[in-house]
Amino acid sequence: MPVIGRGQEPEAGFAVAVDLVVLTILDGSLEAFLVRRRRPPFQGCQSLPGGLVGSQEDVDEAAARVFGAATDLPLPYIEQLGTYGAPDRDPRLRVVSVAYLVLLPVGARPTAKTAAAAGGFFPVNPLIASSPASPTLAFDHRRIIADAVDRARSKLEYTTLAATLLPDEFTLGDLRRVYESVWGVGLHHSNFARKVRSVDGFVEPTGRRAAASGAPELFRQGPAALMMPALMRP
Amino acid sequence: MPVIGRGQEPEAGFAVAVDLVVLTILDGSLEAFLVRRRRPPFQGCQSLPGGLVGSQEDVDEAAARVFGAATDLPLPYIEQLGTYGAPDRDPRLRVVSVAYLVLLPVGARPTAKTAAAAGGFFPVNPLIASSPASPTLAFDHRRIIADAVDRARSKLEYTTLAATLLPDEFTLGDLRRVYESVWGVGLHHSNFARKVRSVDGFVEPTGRRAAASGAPELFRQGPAALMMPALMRP
DNA sequence: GCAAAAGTGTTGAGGCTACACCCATGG
DNA sequence: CCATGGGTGTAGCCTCAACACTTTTGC
Repeated sequence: MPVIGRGQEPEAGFAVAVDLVVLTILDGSLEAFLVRRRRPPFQGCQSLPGGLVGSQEDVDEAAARVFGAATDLPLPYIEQLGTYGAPDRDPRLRVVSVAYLVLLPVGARPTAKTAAAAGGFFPVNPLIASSPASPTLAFDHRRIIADAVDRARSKLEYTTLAATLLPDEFTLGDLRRVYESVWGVGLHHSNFARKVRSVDGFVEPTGRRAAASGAPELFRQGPAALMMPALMRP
Repeated sequence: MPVIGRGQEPEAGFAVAVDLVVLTILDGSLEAFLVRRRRPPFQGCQSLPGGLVGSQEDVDEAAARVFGAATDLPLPYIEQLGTYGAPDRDPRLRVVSVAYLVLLPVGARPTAKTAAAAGGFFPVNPLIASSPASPTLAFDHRRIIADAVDRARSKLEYTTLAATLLPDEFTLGDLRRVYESVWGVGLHHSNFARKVRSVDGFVEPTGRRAAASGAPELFRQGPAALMMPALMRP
């Protein structure tokens, strides 16, 4: 906390913003929600949805508010990712931005509302590819997205977070495809299902099946948050 | 990033601070470095060393600067922990604080310098104990310390960070005592040494020994940063 | 001589990989 | 009928936990 020197009053010259990395899975590809900037700086570039924190607003609550304003969806999962505070990251004024990772269930597309209409989902791999001139992202948002994807990839290993990327009911094949999409690898269907079933509280059976008698079983998310031991990434 | 409305200029009414959770091991106990506040608010309370971010200063660099000012030691390891932004966490003005986790090698005590003289190391367990009126910590620093200890405990599982809590040369017994101190458990000496030796690049032998011919072998930190598979916490 | 700590060996349990195989569905 | 995807069985490998045992240091 501020160690304020003798007689010195703290200066309050910063703006604080939140930026959301909203990830979901579309057709087997991990995608991020981006909006297009309508004014300088970086006019016309894509950027993360974000907004300034109100002067009497909690930073975490500001993130939830921005999500609601941008997507008109219920907030399924959010966690703080990190804070980006290079002095020149916004050419206008000093902005310190707190980034958040949001995971959206598949199929939960934002309907037409204010900011949602101006945005869309884009595959993350071209966005975070280092070399080519991929669609230019505003500010330091390429690094923020890369950090978010790293976080999501490793969190799938030791948490049950993959289920939050699915609707309420899903098959073990759906869950496996989430892992395959996020990690970009193929997994053995049988060993994967065995592992998931063996983790206490990861998924619980609904008793119903996807189609008829012999069709894949439907599960819902269980109460467990952590997997111990973790799922191994190939 | 700031989605600035029509004609609306962003307001810059925040102060941004950095707070450091400096952890080290003293006599087998995990301890945090605290200073005593000399002025209100929370006058006389203990608090994390911290300071305000300069108007042209990178936030991460501010953390390094504050560490140097508080302890006159080289900075061995630092990582961002999280950002704490409740609107009323500082009664004077709106301060958003970015917390950092710093790990200090054992024996690296700050010598007499400015802020170091006003501070000292305190065992973390009483500090983060929920119930009793432990030495009152300023602001939300008890939660920050608890988050830092959680982070340190889990990072020891899958990284080679424990070695940064030791001097340049150490025995596998020293390393095991680091784990035992941070985790608060006992570990099998033989199985632990086997595991550590088997992780490629965790430690590398110096060729020397602690005392004479049959004494414990001395190691230094290796190049690996991650352990895969992880060390299991009992 | 004795306690403490480091190193070595071994055994059994459990998890994971990689298969092969069966079953049901849906074209 | 066959292709697809879900579910089961099993053999081999690796890791870890829990021992016992030896050696050396330092008192």
